[in-house]
Amino acid sequence: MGRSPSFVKGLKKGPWTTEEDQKLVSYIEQNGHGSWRALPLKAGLQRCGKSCRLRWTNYLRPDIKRGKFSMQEEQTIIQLHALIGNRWSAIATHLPKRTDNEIKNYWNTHLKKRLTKMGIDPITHKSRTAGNANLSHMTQWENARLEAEARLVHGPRRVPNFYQRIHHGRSPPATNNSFVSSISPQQPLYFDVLKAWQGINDLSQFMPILNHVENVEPLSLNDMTTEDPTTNWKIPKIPSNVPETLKDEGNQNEFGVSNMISEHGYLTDAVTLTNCLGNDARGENRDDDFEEETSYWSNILDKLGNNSSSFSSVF
DNA sequence: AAGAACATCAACCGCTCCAAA
DNA sequence: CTTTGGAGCGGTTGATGTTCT
Repeated sequence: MGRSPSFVKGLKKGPWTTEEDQKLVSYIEQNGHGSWRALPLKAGLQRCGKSCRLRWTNYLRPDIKRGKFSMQEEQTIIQLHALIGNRWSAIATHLPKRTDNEIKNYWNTHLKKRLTKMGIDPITHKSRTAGNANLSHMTQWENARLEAEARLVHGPRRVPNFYQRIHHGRSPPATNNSFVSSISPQQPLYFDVLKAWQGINDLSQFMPILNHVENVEPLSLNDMTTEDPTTNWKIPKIPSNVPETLKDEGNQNEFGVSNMISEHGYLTDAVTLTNCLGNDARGENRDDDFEEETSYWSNILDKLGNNSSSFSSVF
């Protein structure tokens, strides 16, 4: 419901001059951006706040990489687009130093055309010639990995996560009723991951990962799971000795994910779960080591056994 | 050489979400 | 609970550059 810039009269539009850029950069470097709306006046710019924000985030920010996209970056864009569609900001979080705008432009001007040329529908990512419903250019493990990562990034667009719903009174607490239904009355958030989790027989395989949480004593199987009375599912549980600091809503855990622990003692958000199952918990950069990546995720999917199919079933 | 057609991408617009009042 | 305004998102536009005829 923000006020449209079109209502703001007398402000400059169009391409930015070097002088304007300098004013904006210099102001933000000294003061931070603060309120974007108030910024133009303080910085001496005849622009609306929105224009300033856009100029900064898409062009002037120091941590922006410009220029040609690498093959790895292209591959990531294509694969994530196959999974989550035109959610450029979510895709951008997987491409360090690239902006959503740049990725969107690159998709529209290069990748979309290239896929079309290759006989792949750029919307569905299905082969126009193969006649089957598979993502022909994605291996199964890669599919599962990216699905998990895609949700790790944002989850369903503009749907508050479980933790937020609890904290803002938008979801009933997981007390008497099914834990599962409490996760998302509206839609089956992350169910596949929970199912996959349920299928892990030997949770000790993952203890080194879960024990990565700072100051948490090594976990036993009983410490890690509890049973939902309604579904009889084994579900992951936060051990009693998790430090209070990690339960803080605003606190980021070892995995770089906040809002991970519900008030009811469960690991209820698949973002958390996904992290526990892999990637960030390894504490290393995942972008570069393709071979290790393959074997890592194959291993994870092997451990998930028959339930691994559920990883890709709910989308 | 000149104009048309096409490609690129920075910037804008309109919309939604969400926190705060 | 409703209203308001800030912020962010994706779609689109249009100025500019490049290639083609």
